[in-house]
Amino acid sequence: MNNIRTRMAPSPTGEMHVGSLATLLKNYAFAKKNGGQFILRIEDTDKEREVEGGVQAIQEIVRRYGLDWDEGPGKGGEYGPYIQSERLDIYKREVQTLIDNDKAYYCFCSKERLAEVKEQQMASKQPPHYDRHCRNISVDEAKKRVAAGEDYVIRLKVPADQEITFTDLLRGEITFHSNLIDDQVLLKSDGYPTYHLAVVIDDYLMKITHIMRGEEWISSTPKHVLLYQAFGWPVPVFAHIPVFLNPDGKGKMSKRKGMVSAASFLDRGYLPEAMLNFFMILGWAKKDQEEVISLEEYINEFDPSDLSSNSVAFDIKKLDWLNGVYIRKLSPEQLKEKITPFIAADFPADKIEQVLPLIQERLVTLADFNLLTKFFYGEINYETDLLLKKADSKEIVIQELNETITLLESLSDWSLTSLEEAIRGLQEKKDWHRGQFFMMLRIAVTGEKATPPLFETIMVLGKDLVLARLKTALDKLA
RNA sequence: GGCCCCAUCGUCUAGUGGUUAGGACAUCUGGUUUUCAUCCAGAUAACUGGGGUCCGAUUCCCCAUGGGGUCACCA
Repeated sequence: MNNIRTRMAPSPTGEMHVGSLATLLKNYAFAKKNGGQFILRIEDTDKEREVEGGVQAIQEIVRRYGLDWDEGPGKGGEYGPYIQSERLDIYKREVQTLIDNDKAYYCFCSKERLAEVKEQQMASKQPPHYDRHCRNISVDEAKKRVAAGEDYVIRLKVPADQEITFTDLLRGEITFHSNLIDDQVLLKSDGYPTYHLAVVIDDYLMKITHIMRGEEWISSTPKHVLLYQAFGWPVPVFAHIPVFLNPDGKGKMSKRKGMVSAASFLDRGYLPEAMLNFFMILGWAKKDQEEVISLEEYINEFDPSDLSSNSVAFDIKKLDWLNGVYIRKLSPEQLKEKITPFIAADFPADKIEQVLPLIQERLVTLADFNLLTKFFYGEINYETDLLLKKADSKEIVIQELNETITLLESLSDWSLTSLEEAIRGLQEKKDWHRGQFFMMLRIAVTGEKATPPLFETIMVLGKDLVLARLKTALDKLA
């Protein structure tokens, strides 16, 4: 097999969508599996929608997810430049050969006229279509008008009455009819290429062998095939990857229904490893059905033709589960490093290392840290009634609190074993109801019904804070 | 609406011309546990419908239905 080359070609028009990153992962894995190259190319041909810092942001997010590219911005490579706005002369040169070969033509229609034509077509219930008004203007005349300073675009001369068929790795042959395809604009009036022109030229010149992109590109593919044919270039292999649906399975995953940028998931405390793993198992299954998969295993086994051709719901619950799996796998050092950016600024630094093991298996995302640990410092608040839960009388609770305070005040060794021995001993000696007593203590000490193990928690809180809170509980009952 | 794509538990999937249709997440129930979480055990739950082909279709074909995508001088 010849050298496999894949690419991802995002536009710097905003934050990268999780779907784009999932597609990027597949391109990356397929290239790596075959010892080929994964290329990152920036498609910045829409200068109106481009956002500042966009090119940089793309590179940054790919790296934050732990991935990398072999050729592209910042890396160079044999087939550069890899930023389309730096390749304008290439597109002009190539489009000229199209004009010379009667595959493309100058069009002088104004946007106003185009809008009018469309409006009329809509009114008469015709499908909107460019009416090919300029298709038969001779090249000589066109050149005169260009020289006279008229605005123009270059359009593809789509042949009539042709079946256009291409092969999709997931779906097999797909056929479109050329009569349904517009004479696509190839070169815009500002001199920039459209996506359709640039993508074909670049994929050819960069020797891309496999085009894996979102399913939303299927209906554009016949235009690209036409272009390859017009240039006389071989058509690469296509694999159109199903889009992500909203978690409820309805509609393409969109900003309206939540955060969809690849960065936002990391910012909300999902681990890159968990995200990548999640992308792997959406629409694909490992041969042995295992769902916790390392990048290395994925690269070994992934093949685009095994991809499901269904659109898939972005199941946050499953992502949450995977994230928990990856968090639990972390060593204490790794956890501390990864969670530090999420820890509230006023959290007592000296307690972090003691607290982490208490909450590690309780974290769904790294950002849960503050919610799970807020009672380790600062004020706690709870309903007094909670102290009386399951208790026979208020007096018993008061007695329990008093005796616990006395016990802890005299406790010289504030270690886990000492605390457990003492408190458990007291409960057994007095024959207090276990569940009631420990829950009451938990509420008094943390203000929460669900916490890490009680003795560990008491130990980490420290003697002063624990005694103060027990006394506060007593006051609340008085 | 035109064109294109898709169709197995709620979700993501495995799978076969004859299977008790398997797994994971979610849900529910038990067990462990002073709570929660983890962990362990178990349960509920699917081949969209109708026609064919065939001795036999979830599997192959057609149609319907449903879902999705796309119809720019945006990518």
